[in-house]
Amino acid sequence: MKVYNTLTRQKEEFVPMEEGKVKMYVCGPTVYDYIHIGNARPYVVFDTVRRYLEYRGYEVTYVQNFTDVDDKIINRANKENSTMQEISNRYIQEAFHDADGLNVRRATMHPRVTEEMDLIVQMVKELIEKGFAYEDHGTVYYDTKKFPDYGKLSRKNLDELIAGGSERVSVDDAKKNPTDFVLWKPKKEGEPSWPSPWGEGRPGWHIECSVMAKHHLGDSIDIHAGGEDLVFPHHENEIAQSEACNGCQFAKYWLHNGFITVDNEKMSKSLGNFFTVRDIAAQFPYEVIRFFILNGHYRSPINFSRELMQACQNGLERIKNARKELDFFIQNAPEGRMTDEEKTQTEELMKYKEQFEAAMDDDFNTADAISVIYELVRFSNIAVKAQVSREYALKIQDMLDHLCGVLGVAELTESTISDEDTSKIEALIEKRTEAKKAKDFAAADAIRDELAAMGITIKDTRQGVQWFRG
RNA sequence: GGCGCCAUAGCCAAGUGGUAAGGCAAAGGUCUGCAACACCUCUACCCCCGGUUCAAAUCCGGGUGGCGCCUCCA
Repeated sequence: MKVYNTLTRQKEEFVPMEEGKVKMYVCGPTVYDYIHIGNARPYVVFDTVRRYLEYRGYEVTYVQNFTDVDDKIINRANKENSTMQEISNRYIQEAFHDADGLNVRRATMHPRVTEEMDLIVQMVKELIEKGFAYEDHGTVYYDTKKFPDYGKLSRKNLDELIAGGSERVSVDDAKKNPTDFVLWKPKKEGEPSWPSPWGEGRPGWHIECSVMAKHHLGDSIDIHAGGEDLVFPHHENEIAQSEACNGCQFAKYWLHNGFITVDNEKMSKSLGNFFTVRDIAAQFPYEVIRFFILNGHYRSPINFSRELMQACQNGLERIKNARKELDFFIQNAPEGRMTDEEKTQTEELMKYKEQFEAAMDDDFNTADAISVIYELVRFSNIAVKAQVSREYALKIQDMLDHLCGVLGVAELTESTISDEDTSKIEALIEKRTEAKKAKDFAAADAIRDELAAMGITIKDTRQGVQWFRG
């Protein structure tokens, strides 16, 4: 299994530190608003990475944080005459709502910054003691000159950063070097704060992740992931903090997802061209959003558009139709063993599994993996049409189940239709069948329309009339 | 200015040396009472120019176009 490691800029064979176990940390959102589609990408992508690792037999400990201390949250709270805690609690709940909709499984742990304050203070203290940080009037800075490897992830060096004429590099006279960054900042009037040896204050952004990763996963982790815009400075700074403090490699593999763009421009809060997941979910089912995200390779940019979403919805529908049809076929098929011919064809079925795994083994190539599912879908449709044996159909169903399950797409939901409605629907279908027999097509079509109005789709098959919601 | 990524059909998208997967859309056909679903058929001088090679979408050089990071961001 190969993964692309940003640290080495190469695909590498994946070998976890401890056999059979994977420790994984994914940077989570700052919770001051609904998550947008750009936030949804790492959610879905790394959830899929996790699912595949588990499919491959690894025991995965997956940590994704919530940043619940931040200027943006404070601003929002002030604007709404609320508190930081109230705002972050609200949007954490909303983020879970969206994540659930996107079929993103809960992480093993979802730590919050506010719950880690003691450990944050502790790590800052340690960095000062070890000579990697210094304090000035209640602000603690990380001394980037003290960490020789600074820039190894983003392939930047300090001189270039300084000479590059970046507007923000030198703002603060108290910094020893323009590239130094804040670990702890003093309290401002009216803002939440926590006690520390340097006075009341709150942590800088980067230190949080170093602390939460260490607390929940240990000094060294296998995979650290996030959006590619986090490579610099966030992840670079995390490495500087963690490796200086812990004295060992922080993360073995660094995975970064590409952006979602709109009109070929990065979608971002500052550009104001972003869509929240909630907005999109009002027009397309959540599962289409997930499918859309997995339709390309996770490192490539995806240009978001309504047309593309529609195309994805149609494609997903194709897969789901095949699954429904196969299920219906199996439910109504007589007991039957595989024929000899089918037994030889089982090998062909295994080929899909192998192709799927080869695609996913190659740096989680979900686009390729989905194309294998489409091929399996055609295989299944043909099998149903050919009225294969039940035993054989079950084998196809099992395969489809597994492959779709790894990606978390095209999963069939349990019918929520009551028994009362079910008998009503079946009565109508019976009436329609009678009408068709009597060649009263007008009546038959009227019943079909009536069912459609109830949200029921019907399909005429050789085994009778199949119906389902949606 | 520094660093980096990308360019494959109307659209999306795999493919990193052996002669272009898959999906959406469009078109024709089969099935159907008509539909829907499904199945079959059909759609590519791989951005341009050079080079290496028996062989290049793929490797090298040079263009052109687009994007990202360097500043809060997924």
